[in-house]
Amino acid sequence: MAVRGRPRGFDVEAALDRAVEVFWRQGYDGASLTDLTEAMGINRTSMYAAFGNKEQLFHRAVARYAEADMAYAREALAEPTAYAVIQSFLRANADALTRPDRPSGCLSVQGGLAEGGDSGRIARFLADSRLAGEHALAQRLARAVEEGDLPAGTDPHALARYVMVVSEGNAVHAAAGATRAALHTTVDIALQAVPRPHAQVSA
Amino acid sequence: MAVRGRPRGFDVEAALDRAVEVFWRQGYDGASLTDLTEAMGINRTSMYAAFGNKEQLFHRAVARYAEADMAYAREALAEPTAYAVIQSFLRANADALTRPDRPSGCLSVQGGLAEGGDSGRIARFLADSRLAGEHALAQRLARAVEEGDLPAGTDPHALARYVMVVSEGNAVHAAAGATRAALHTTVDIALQAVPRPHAQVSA
DNA sequence: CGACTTGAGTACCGAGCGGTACAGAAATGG
DNA sequence: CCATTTCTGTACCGCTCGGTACTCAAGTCG
Repeated sequence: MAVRGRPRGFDVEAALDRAVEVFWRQGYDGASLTDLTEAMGINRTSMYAAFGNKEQLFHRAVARYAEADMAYAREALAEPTAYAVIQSFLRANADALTRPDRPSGCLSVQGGLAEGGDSGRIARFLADSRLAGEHALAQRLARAVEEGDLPAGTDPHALARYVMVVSEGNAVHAAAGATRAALHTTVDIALQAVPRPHAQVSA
Repeated sequence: MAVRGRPRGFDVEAALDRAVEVFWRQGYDGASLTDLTEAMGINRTSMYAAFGNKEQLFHRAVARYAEADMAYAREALAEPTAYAVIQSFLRANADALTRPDRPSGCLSVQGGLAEGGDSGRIARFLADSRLAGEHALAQRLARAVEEGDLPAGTDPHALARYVMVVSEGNAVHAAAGATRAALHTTVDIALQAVPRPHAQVSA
């Protein structure tokens, strides 16, 4: 049975982790195959054999990023109250955006915002993956409204979008070199806008 | 006296406006000289004669953008109260990010977030220009604190940063195709976090 | 041991990049 | 008129891009 042919000489997951860092720091367009393969420690051809092409490598890298570097988002959704979910998410996000051992900011934001040479395929892909996170949060908040954990009449989609906006704005700031403390100060203020169950805010 | 030599065959400002759109939509790296000069309706050489090189053209384009497309920001600073300043800024910003006759989003965000082939010079330049706006807002808010227009103890820099974070997050959303209404809904929520003079919020 | 299968390495492809040399065109100054 | 100055247009530069053809190395099968 075993593997036929010459065995692969490198660890795919480890190589992917290196690729994540390069895409994260330099963006999709800014990361050349030479940059990527040098960081991954493998040959150009090996990369094509293992991942297909640059775009597929990027998809794999984003998936890996979502799984490893954004695990905090899934954990936040498990918090008992809507406020705790949002607070946990924004706090962990601020930390993740400023980890000293990782590039500043967020791969799914600085990976590519504008249409590059690919007519926006990369930007659209990243936008969709961010939107998926927003929807997941909105569903969690909708449950909170049902449970009376958020004031009746609260729009869970709007609140989820607001939370993502704060997260993405912080990502832009982090990419520009803002400190972790600065991001948390912003979260302090942003949390003031989150409705609490006992304080009916709407008109 | 008059102009010596052959007169220029195109309007520099008009050409610059076209360049702004291309950079805005495609980002700095994604906008090729061919894309730019075709949109500007001029020859490659004419562009070099008039602007120097691609990077200098970009600087001119950003300056033009700040002057024309971000005029609302300066106008917002003239509002009488801190709350009115912030509200005016965020409302006009949401509109500007979704103008039907212009690219979605904000040039100074999607122009370049990650380091491209230029080791981050473009990203740093844009970050600095965004920071300049943040400082201007912070100064205006500092005045508001002195005037009792914001609660004593309010950190004007932190509040300015929060406002810019919302603005930049909305820019990311707009670039991803969010509607104008969605952006305004986010502003509705974001404004809840802005302290008012009569409502002391801090502990 | 070969026959076969698969990864690794080199060397290269056409295309597009930013930038420029050079010749010609259109104006002013004498 | 011609010399000078400046802009325009073509045609090209060297370089890097993403991607690949081809050869060799390293394994499993029989």
